[in-house]
Amino acid sequence: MLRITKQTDYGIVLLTHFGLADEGQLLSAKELAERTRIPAPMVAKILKILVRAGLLDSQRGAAGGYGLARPARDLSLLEMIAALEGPVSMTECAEMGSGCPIEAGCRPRVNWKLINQVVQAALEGITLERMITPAPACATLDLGLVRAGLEAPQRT
Amino acid sequence: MLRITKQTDYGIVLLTHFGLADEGQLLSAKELAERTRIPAPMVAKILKILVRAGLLDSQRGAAGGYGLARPARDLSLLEMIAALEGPVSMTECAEMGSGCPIEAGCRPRVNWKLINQVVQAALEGITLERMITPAPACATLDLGLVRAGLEAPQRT
DNA sequence: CGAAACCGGACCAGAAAAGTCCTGAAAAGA
DNA sequence: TCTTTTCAGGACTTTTCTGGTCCGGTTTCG
Repeated sequence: MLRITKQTDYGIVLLTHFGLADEGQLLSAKELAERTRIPAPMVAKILKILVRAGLLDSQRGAAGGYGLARPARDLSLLEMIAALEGPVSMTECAEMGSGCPIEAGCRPRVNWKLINQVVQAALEGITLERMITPAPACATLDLGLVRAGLEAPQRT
Repeated sequence: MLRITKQTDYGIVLLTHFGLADEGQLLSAKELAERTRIPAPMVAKILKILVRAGLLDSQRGAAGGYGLARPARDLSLLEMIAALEGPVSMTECAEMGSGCPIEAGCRPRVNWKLINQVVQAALEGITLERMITPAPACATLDLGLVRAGLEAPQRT
């Protein structure tokens, strides 16, 4: 659990196809639906969302289509997810200041903010460009470091 | 978005109350509902889940109630979430080997596994004990380290 | 003009989440 | 022993979200 929605998943797959296409080349919704085998109306819907969020540019008309609004190296996974399903935050109270009816006996709040930051940092650190590289070279990561960053008891 | 469910959120709040109580003290569902202001039937439901998952022990009868099955320092957030909403994985394909109809044009797979590991490491690194400490001292963390762990291009 | 695309929504069915309720079984105490 | 308290286990309802479809309108190219 803690899953991204299918729509978001689709959206990211679509974006990777833009990343793989030649710079500036336009891809149409229909074309993408065929390539990815995602249902066409769904593809159309998602592309519209991505345009509104500013991740894609669109061109209408007979030879129209969609293209990345920014180079793949400047597009983070965090932005993609935020565009497709709203700002990333694991709990309500980590996002909004308050309004939580539980607040009385709620201590975890502070830590949730922290966890959010970790998740966001992780997502922000992965770019579309990286998502499309063959990746065996990138397939390692040092979890020890992640953990260390989290445990840092107190900055001196 | 990317939220934990309300049920999970409640569950964690409940667990923190056990962490704060004296070691070995039993808390009843009713009592917890009053303290946390979470609807009583909900509390009952969640506590049952936590017992089945082995995070809590229960004692029936007049002076019965619930208590932590393990000390707070041995209980990670990852376990709590997993108990309450199933194993943590952000995408389907990151969990199951395959079955994904998109597989044809799907490159991100590898990176998803990676991201999952980061999230899991983050959640695993936070214990119940830590969730209940007043926390100003723990409120900092070095995001640089997290990012570094993620970017580690290649282990030498 | 007409075909090919995008635009903006409305819409629906099915699934999941949130929350309730009821019956039964154990343990403690009078 | 009988009553009370409290957990156990489900069934159930209601609400919300998600995945997916469809349509009328507009822009652009040929």
